[in-house]
Amino acid sequence: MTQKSASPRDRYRTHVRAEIKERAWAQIAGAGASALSLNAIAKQMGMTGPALYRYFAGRDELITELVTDAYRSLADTFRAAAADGAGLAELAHALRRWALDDPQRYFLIYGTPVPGYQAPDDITTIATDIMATLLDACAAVPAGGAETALDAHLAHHRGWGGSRPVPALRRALTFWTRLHGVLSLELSGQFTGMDFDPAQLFAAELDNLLASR
Amino acid sequence: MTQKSASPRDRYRTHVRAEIKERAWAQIAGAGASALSLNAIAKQMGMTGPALYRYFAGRDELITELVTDAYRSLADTFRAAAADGAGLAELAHALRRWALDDPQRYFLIYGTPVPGYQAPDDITTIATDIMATLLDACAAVPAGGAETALDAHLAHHRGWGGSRPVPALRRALTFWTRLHGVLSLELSGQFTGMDFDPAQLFAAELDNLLASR
DNA sequence: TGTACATCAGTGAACGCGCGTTCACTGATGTAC
DNA sequence: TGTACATCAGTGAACGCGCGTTCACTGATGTAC
Repeated sequence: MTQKSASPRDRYRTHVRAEIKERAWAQIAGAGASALSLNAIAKQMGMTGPALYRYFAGRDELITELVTDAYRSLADTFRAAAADGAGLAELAHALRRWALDDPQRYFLIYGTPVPGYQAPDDITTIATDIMATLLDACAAVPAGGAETALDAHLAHHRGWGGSRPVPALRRALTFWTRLHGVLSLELSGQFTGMDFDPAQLFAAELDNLLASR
Repeated sequence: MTQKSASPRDRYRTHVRAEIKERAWAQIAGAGASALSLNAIAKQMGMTGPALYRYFAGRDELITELVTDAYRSLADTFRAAAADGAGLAELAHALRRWALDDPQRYFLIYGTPVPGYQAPDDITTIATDIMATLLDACAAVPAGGAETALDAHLAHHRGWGGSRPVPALRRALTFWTRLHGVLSLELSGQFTGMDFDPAQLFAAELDNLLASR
């Protein structure tokens, strides 16, 4: 180790990088990820376009980093919610809060895929982390009820989920798909015009999940 | 009526319009809706860019028409599935087939929204049609079980759904969100790496829906 | 059946735009002696 | 403390690209008499 880092220059660098990302997020929130423009960000910051290449190798690297940050943020949120020894209900509400906090960030992870885009390895790793937190929370609840057809199928296709019991796998999947179903339709405005409260629908789905084994 | 239409020129016109749309769909399937380019389509057809303005007022009109067609296609599919007197199960399978047939078309309707985009009125109308078909199928099944908290909420917020019984509303919503949850995660490749069969998960959710009142 | 005219599909040039990215450079900030 | 040098943030010009869109036009196809 030649240096203890945190020189003034380093701090400045870190700061500018952070500001670039902030503006990038603002742009995404405003017009979606495909509208992200390096030149526009630079202009906002009172710089010229090429200056950003001191901080990111290019547009692709910026986007990849934003996606990674999004995943990491959700993973942290999940871990924090689970760490309190709290259960599935807290996980669900944490997810909802996180999603409503920045819908486009949610869609950056769970939204319409760009055909042909392959996520880098570290993202896959973080995604697995998120799933693991969910799986653990599910495994903490004792299973009950008869074995379902899906259980039988999962028993033979468990390359994921580690050594956790099959009902935990099934419940985690169900948790995920059901909450995503409500959330994504809500965030994309599909309920607009129907005057019920999406939160009530979300709560109903959650209750249903908690009641079933 | 001055004319019986279907002159040779009219037929040619219709044909070219159709080909433009076809190529547009191919482009969307390949790289998402934001990648749609008039010039590229023209080039593929051996024409120059401006020629397309004989057929569409511009890029926006083309996209709007594609979106409208997507909605109409789903509405037709739904209506056809329901017309046979068949129930929710057939509706579900029709939806799944329609979605798998062209994932980007599904996402054009239910995917990540473009912030600030407001759908034209006729689209809203068709969306209501789709919902009506689903609602009718739900209303055809007699309700059972106790009134839920969601029922109570819906009873006070029923600007949509016409005069159908509240449990039908609840079941239609649940049908929609749950199947969308599985479908959208499957289509966006989120299950990749977990080696179970998404069709089994879909079937399990459907069974669950059919079993519950 | 033939001629005069109208319709309209498609061209090619042009406009203006913003994009990502490269490159040689200036000038300020930091480091080493 | 002062001088010589290295680092590196940011500039400005430039490249090449593809985009949507307009406009005046050519030439083929259809219609009317």
